[in-house]
Amino acid sequence: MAKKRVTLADVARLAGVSQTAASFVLSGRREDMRISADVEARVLHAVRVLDYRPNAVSRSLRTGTTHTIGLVSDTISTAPFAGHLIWGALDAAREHGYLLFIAESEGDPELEQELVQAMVDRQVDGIVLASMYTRALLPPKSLGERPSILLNAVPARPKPIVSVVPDEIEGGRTAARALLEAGHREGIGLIGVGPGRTRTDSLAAIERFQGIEEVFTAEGIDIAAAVGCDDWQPHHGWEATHRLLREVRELSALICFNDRLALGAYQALADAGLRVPDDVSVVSFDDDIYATWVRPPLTTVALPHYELGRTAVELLLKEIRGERRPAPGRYRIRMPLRERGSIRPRFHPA
Amino acid sequence: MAKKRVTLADVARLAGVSQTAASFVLSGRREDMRISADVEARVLHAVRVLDYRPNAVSRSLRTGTTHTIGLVSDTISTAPFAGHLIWGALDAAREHGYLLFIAESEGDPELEQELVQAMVDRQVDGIVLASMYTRALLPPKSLGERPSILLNAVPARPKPIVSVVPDEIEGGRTAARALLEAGHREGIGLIGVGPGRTRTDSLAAIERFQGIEEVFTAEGIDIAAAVGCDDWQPHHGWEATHRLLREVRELSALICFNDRLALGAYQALADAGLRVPDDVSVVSFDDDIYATWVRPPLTTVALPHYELGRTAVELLLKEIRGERRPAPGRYRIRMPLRERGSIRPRFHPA
DNA sequence: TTGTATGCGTTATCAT
DNA sequence: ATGATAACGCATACAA
Repeated sequence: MAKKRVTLADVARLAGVSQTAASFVLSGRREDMRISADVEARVLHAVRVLDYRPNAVSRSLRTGTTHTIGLVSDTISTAPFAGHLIWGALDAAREHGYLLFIAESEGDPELEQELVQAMVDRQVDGIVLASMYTRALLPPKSLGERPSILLNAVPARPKPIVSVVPDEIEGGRTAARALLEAGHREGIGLIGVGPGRTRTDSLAAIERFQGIEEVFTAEGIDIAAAVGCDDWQPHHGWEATHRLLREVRELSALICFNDRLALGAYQALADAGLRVPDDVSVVSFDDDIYATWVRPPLTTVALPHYELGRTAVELLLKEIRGERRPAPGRYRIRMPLRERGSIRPRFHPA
Repeated sequence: MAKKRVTLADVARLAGVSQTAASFVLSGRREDMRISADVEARVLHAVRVLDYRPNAVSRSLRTGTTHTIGLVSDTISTAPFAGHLIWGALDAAREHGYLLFIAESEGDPELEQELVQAMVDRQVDGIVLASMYTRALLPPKSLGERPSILLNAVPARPKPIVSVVPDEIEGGRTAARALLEAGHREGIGLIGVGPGRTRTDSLAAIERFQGIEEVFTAEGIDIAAAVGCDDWQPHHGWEATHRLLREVRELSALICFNDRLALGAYQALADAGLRVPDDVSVVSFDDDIYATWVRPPLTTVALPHYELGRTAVELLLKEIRGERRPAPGRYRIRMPLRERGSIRPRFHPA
């Protein structure tokens, strides 16, 4: 348990060489330094015998680099898909030999600042500031002290920083096109965004709507009705759908602004004796895990969480290494359509 | 951007005192060392002026402690509730001024060993080895080099190590009692564990069953039928329930071994024209997020993820600090019953 | 009460 | 080709 630490000096001693020689062998630079093959072998042998592992802390103090990245997020617990964001970041980091400090600010700016500071104190090479739902935020000032990047967020005030976000506008277009290609041109309803209640801090709401509207307008299609929601939980979807049903005589298709709303919508449609997709087609956003569990399985425009996390870390690493530093601005990640069973083709008489 | 690092020496210089004095002031030990109030004030002032922050790497090299804990888990991405495990761990760590390295082994023992090693190299003060579903595992050998703890897992071979696990046996009892107290004594079915197919690597399966059986046996109640499942996803629950319905004439209550199975069971019961809870009561395990979304909301025995994570870190910190080192063995965390709407009281004629 | 000197484990410079 | 030696930033035993 209290095993004595073995240091480079121990290795050198056992190998009968200078510590310098041992160091060079281990950093693989024996070519430059013209270390004899014999010495190299003795060092390598000693390393194996002693089971030597370099002390990264000491190395960091000397080199000024920790091979460590800090990731602080507002929430990682309540979002079921949050794991995939982290996963992508973790994978990318590991592939480059980096480890991740992870922390959660719970949306508290003060705590966020504190956590970023704790990471900076530990000399992380860079920082990822992440949000679980896409939004604008004010980066804490400590961010400036290290290379850093915004993940699933954009700076509230213009700043020369890299942001990685889902391409929500194109995602909106994708949802609209999915309906269009199935022949839906009338009786299209929206729930999640509409007159009155709209979550204005959510970029997703704004940009998804923008994409949807753009496609429909270009085709001369009118949205039959749209109902906003205070929040995007299943019961909001249920209420909104019931309201929608009162406004629209012949609902043919329904765009839900996320899968949770869609879950409530499924229920409300069933209440009204409407079948999905035979009577009403449904398309949604996010690709939450339960999208495959409901019946029929939900066709949805996926939030590319894994890719977001991975891309953020890769861009950050580029900046850290100084090779081809990425230009500040938004990097938009494509939102793929997951075609499942909730859209039914609808043919019109010629 | 390339701001020059400010060191303790800078602070001492500006304050016009020795580095030692500055150091003592900052470690708050000026009482012991009888540093003058004047010196203290000058140091504190210099710290503020220079915006000095101690270099944790350097401090670690000197003190041998990093205030850092490593958490490596087999999966954190595919389990929707995984976040809560992490959350509890994160909270406990932060409260004590520790930061967490987090990594994911994807169930690959080689990678797991590698990640643990990477953390040990960085001189973490302790390691949490976590699993997302409760199981037995072989701790990688590098674990022995640091204080460490198993989270949601137990050692496959007896080892003097602390394990934090849900109290699945008591959880099983809780589920059984919930049914009992609602008056269910006949027509009780089980899905998830049964003759033939059972996931034997899952402690949850074994212990939940053990608890259930214990309670029913004590009451002289026979389980009407049990159907095992290869895995515990919704469609397995759907199939199992259909099979069960063929075996049992009058199904009165159904115990599902997790919420996903229950989801499938809901569907299958609906297919058979059975209503929950009017015709069949359902009780389940885990308390996944969607347990509140289904109709009726699911009564379920919760997996205490937050508490698990928090407890693991707290015990580990006790060990690290050497104060009252926790005894090796299993620490069982209570699984609370979340009473919702899927159990209906059933009254028997006296 | 305050200052000087040393060591933590590496890396890297400079003579040899 | 190899071996002293300094330096990274901090904490602390010891001297003053």
